[in-house]
Amino acid sequence: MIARVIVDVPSAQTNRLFDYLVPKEWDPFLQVGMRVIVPFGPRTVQGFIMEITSNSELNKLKPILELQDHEPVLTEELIDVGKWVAEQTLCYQISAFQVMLPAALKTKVKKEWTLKNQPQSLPIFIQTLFLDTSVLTIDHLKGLTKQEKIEFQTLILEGKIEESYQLKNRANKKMKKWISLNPSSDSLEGMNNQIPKGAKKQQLLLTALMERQAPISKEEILTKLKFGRQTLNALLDKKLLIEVEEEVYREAMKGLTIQQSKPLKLTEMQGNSLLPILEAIEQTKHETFLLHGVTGSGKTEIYLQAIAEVIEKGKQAIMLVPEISLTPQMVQRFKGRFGEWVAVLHSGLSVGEKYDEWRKIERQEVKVVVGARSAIFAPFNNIGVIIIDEEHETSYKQEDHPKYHAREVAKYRAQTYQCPVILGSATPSLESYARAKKGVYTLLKLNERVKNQPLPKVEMIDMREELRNGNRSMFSQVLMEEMKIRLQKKEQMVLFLNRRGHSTFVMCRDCGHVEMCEHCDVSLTYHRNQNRLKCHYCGNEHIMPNTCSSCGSEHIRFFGSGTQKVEEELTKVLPEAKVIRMDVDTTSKKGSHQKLLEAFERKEADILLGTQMIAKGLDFPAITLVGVLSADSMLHLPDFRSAERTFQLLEQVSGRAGRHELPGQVVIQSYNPEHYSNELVQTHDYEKFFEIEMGQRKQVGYPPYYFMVLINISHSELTQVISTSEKIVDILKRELSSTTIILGPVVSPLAKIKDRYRYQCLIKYKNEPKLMSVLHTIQEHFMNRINSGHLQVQIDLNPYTFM
DNA sequence: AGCACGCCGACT
DNA sequence: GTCGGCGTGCTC
Repeated sequence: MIARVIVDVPSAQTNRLFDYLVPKEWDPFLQVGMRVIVPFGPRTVQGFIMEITSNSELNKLKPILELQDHEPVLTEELIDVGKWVAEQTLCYQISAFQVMLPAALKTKVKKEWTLKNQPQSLPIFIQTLFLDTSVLTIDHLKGLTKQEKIEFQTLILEGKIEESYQLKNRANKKMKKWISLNPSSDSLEGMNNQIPKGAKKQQLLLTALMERQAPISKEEILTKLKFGRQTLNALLDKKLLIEVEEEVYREAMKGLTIQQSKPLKLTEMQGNSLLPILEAIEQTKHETFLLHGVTGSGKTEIYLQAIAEVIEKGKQAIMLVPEISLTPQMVQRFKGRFGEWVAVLHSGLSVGEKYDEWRKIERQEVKVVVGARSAIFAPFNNIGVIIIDEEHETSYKQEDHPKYHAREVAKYRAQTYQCPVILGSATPSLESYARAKKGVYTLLKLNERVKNQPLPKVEMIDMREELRNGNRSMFSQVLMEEMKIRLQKKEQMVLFLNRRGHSTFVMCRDCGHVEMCEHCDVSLTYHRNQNRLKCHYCGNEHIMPNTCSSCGSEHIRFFGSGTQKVEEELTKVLPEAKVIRMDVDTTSKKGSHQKLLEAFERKEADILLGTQMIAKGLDFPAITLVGVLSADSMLHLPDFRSAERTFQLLEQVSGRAGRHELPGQVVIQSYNPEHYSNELVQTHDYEKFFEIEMGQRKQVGYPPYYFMVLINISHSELTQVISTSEKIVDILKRELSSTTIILGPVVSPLAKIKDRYRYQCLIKYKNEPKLMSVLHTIQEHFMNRINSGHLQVQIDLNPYTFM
């Protein structure tokens, strides 16, 4: 029997199957999708079995060293998905499989060497190596000369040194030990006879267990019943008791208080939206729905009831939410409704916890998985619905390889299972809304909030006007007034700022010089608590200089303001206000996110100040004011989606206010209040925004009117980058059709990162049957480390970042 | 990716 | 004449 294996070596040349001999004794167990350890050249690596055959074209095959699973970790369906992802995103197959599985399943193989005989007869350098250890690792061999390495290899061949390998897993199953009576022993008297007369403790423990008549955990015996370890071991040694190990799951989201919830009565509008979804579930029909519902319109309840129907039918559901809104609040809603049938997957979990949640899914012990992007690969085998909440979120597209979009994977899997996909958002992406209008997706609308609360009133403040009136602070007069009123009335408010840290960059007021990173073409960011300047791209850092590095002037200043600075400012102007700050810096510790929100919920603070992460999913009744400090920070990025993102973000933030009895108000400060994305937030007019923005996209030929591909070329030498970029553009122009637009090559907006120069070119097309094959050719041709291997060509289909 | 092989410059 | 630089090629 021969297994065809894909090995864990991510490179162009190894992106194919390798044949291995299967040791006879494994023949009955071996299945496609299992993990194996195989010899690969001089190394030992992990791999996945892709095919099982009986013959190979090669005649000298190496055998598989180890079989790692009893059951395949990749189902046939997921293997198919993986191949599709690799094909669509131009990544290596192994990378596609790797992203589908929890990190805990990845094994690194370490070689080890031990002595077979007495060391006396061996060369001195070997004896030195074994002086303070009996096991050598690769680190010990680093210092050897070429000649010594050859000698070392010879000794291995001669059998004087033994070579072995050790498998390093990232995490393992957590086991719990259970103690019970040995069923093969007979009566109590018989057993008591085996215990020495004086051993009172052993007697007691045995009697206790007999009375209990059920297994007890080892932990409980030791801590609760307060028996000593030696008492227990004595009984185990006599085989009167037996020990059984059982896999236990680490408790993800421990300490959550779950409140049971029942399905709510739907409004007429909600009912009308749910109906076609239920029909699709009923008919096992693949259909993509776009659920467009204003903030607070009760989309989640629709998801919950659709999932309930799916579970009723004995099927499973995948629910994706953006990482940022995967809050305890969100998880509670699902656990409250579906209890133990919910698994949660998100980046906050440890490797072990993630593995445990994944195992529950793999064993089909749960019916629902709630998770961020990668949860789309949940190993369910009978999916009944896939839901993507906040569909417009760009975090559904993975930025590094494989550059997949969860929405596309969802549609692909849903096709296989013939089940519906629900995309939900208050501000759908233009792509999705356009498709819904064309009838590719089924559009479902929720125009009203559940309890008929009005959408919050939005006031747009022109900050230029404020400046003219002599207000140089970061709070406009209106916002100050409103904040003071809330403080008096003991209502809560949210202040939103789209930046972290203290300030964005450092500039000299005399010569205008901005402190830049010497490896990357970006300005350095000031971090106040360490008084350092950091590069957010390469991590390089310096101590904050006292004088300008260009002209020596002492007049250097920080520009732009981050959450930290706003907080300082707040304590000055509103000293009585209690503020909770939430940004990357204050929430980096595990669970701190939850703690801060709970504190805010308990009304321990008046103001919640934060970045992106507070824009979504928060639902606190007492919030009546939302302030957006600078609405324009995103508007001027070199990205055709900047208007769309601004509108989406402002609309989401506004949605945090007045979700319950108290009416909500929103104050947005802007230097560009007349821009349509700012203006239309005031009336919450998505339709109008869609129309205007579509007009813009049509005019300049951007998605959804065109599809795009971004090719990024980088190299440490500028001349190489330019010549390669030109070659690539030549190929594209020659091979692709005349209606396709090829822009560039041009310098990337980030011209240099980590000492590598970067160029890019952009393909815009409507219909290009040859696209994938041309891109594959380019990938293969230029990734084969021509030009001394320093060349990198990255291809991004449907890109979301252009830096 | 790694690791070995192999062909050229700078040293004992 | 040897050591080691890294360009090239292979891994079932």
